[in-house]
Amino acid sequence: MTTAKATKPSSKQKLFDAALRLIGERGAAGVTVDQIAATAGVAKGTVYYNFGSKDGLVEALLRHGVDLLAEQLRRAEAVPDTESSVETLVDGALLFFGEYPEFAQLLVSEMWRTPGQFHGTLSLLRDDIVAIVKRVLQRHADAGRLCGVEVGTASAALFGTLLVVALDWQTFQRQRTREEVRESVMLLVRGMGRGQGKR
Amino acid sequence: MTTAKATKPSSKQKLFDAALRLIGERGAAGVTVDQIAATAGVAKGTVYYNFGSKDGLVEALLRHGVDLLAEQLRRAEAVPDTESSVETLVDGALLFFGEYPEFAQLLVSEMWRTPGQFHGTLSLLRDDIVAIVKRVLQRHADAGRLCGVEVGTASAALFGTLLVVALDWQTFQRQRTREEVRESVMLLVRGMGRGQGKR
Amino acid sequence: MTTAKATKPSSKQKLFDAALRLIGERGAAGVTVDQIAATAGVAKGTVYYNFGSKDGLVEALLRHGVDLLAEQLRRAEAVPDTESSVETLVDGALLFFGEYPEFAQLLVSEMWRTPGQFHGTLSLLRDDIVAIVKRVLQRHADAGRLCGVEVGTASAALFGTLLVVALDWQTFQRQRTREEVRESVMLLVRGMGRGQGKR
Amino acid sequence: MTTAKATKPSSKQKLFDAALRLIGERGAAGVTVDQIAATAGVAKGTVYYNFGSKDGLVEALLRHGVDLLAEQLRRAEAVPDTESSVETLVDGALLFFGEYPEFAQLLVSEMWRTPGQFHGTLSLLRDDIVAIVKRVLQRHADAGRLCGVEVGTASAALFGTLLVVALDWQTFQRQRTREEVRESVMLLVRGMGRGQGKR
DNA sequence: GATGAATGAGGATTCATTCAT
DNA sequence: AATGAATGAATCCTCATTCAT
Repeated sequence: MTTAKATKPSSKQKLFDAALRLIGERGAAGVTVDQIAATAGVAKGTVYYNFGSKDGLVEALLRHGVDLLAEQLRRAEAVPDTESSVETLVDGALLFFGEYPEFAQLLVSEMWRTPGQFHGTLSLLRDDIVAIVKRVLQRHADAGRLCGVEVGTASAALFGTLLVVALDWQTFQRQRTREEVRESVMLLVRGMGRGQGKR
Repeated sequence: MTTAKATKPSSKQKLFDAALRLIGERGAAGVTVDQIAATAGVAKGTVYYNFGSKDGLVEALLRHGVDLLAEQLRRAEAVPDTESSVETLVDGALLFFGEYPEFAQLLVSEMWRTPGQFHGTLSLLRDDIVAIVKRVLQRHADAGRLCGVEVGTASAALFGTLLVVALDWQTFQRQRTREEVRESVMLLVRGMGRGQGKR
Repeated sequence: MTTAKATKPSSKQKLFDAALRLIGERGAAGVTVDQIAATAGVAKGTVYYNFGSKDGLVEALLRHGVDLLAEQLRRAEAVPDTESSVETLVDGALLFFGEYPEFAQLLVSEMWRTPGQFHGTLSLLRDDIVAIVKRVLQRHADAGRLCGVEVGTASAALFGTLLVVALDWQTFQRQRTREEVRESVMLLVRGMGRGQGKR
Repeated sequence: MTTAKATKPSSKQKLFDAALRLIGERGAAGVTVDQIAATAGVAKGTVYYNFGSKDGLVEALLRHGVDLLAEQLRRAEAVPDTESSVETLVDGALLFFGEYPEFAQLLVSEMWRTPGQFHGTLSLLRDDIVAIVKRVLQRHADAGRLCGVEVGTASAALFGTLLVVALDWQTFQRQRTREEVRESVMLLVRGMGRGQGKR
């Protein structure tokens, strides 16, 4: 979401930054192209020159953001120890959402909108992410640590929970450290692994 | 969200029902007042006569929905057994979100919008809900069942997770029964109560 | 414009008072029937019950106001002395506009609107007033005091000038007394009577 | 109010011309933005692009018109002979109002609306105009030609009278020449200068 | 590669009027 | 004689998009 180097940011990059902030705050439908262009410091026409349309910008933004998130999460797959790998996954997600809270806002407000205009794009992207989570949790399951819950279900739930926990952290409880938040989530994950006695 | 009796529903009630459905599906910004009025079977002016503005309608809707949810959740407070009371709480939330999935969508897409137009209203409403959850979980904590997590934090996390789980249930896994979903969540709750050291 | 006695004012009267104030301040088009009814302390339907329409109310108001003004001005006709009669006329107009400045505002903003909705009514009413002025000025002219100006022209000009002078008095220079203002106008009137040498 | 050269008039200019005509005829509240845009031959959005709102257009129009009027009146200040300078002032006002009778209608219907939306703007503009009139009349007063009237009062009255006389001329007596009308007004001005005792 | 004036379909809002009570 | 909930045509305003420069 930011340029890697200190080179003068391109129009595309400036628009990404501006759009991410504004759309995260007010929702895709609540932001005008004028506002995005003004915040980015470019002319309105530049949006159309670079992205073709407002929706084009939003979709590019979603794709770009999910790419970054996936990249971050994939690091967990490389961790050999099963428990540590889940922890790395959780930590990576929190790291990403902590750096780009607007992206979490964008995701959460579009993710469950049944016929939303970005639903198609989002479904694919969500599947990418959940697949990564699933691969990590599968090892957890193979180690017998996921009794009674189907891996796919658990992965989807974990991703959703990560999203809202990160948002709550950024919105209502900024004073907490990432380590604390990560431990809360791990508590839940470990709960899923407990032998489930009735009551 | 529906009239209690079989009396002819008032304009306000008809508008609530219509707005809840449409706004839940497409988001507040994605629905026009014309559409809401048409769906409710009243004239557009009636929206303004009764709610003053589109935003007024949305705010009234949020308040009304949260009232219903709170009413549902408060029943858990009356349950004497601690474990059962949490179960009643979880079940009540799922019952409510299962009946009004559109409301869950509305909540999730507006709840974490930092300077959003409904953020003020929603913050208050969220506090109401979290307070109820907190009172129930407090008893859990008093019983020594909530080791290592602060009650407020746990309550917020539980509410967020309930929201997301309910949405995932309604959006991607409708075939599951409420009992199954409730058990998954209880697994997490029990996990929070598992005694365990650092890491 | 007010009830003669201390009896409880009728709905009609309350509506007259409210309408006069609001329309004088904001213009006929700038005031809603709701506002008039609310200010009058009656229900909106009462306007339609009593006057048939908003325009009906405005026209009734114009007619009523002009009647009062005409009544006031006609007193000047009864004054025997020519000079005094003009003075009485001027004083009467200022007295009336001083008491009902809103009516002056209403008149001035509708009087010269070529195809205005009240232009028909206003033309007739204006003719009534100008006719009275004319009868008074005619005596002035007969006495040789109006050299070089046609009586009709002078009457129209005098009425218009009275209107704007009264408005300026009420709007920008309330500290002046009616006597002062009257004297300024009389100065002009006497000017019209001066033998007109070139330069 | 019209372009100085034969260059293609800008959107702003076309809107000024159209708005002046329509608003003068029917009042600011009686004209729709659609009508103004259609008359100007531009799209409705162009009004909002250039003036922000309907009120913005009206205010710009008032300012622009008053500028033109002030420019016209200031020429009288340059005339050395006192009597001639007043005559030039009167003639300039009549020339302007004769060319833009709609502007006179706009002024007269908004000028004395106490809390009107344009009252702030108009007060300032009125002061500009009256100040010019005052400077011209001051010389008249210095020459002992303004006995018994305060210059400020006389200036305000003269401006108001000019307005009304011009409107009456344009509305009810178009056959009269500007010279005739100017002479009638000068008669009044000379009247103000006539030495005379009380009553 | 970028601009920004202009557009016009679409959406929020107002308000005079109606009518059942 | 009076009311006020409901209406919908009319209006103001927004904003994604286009295009000439």
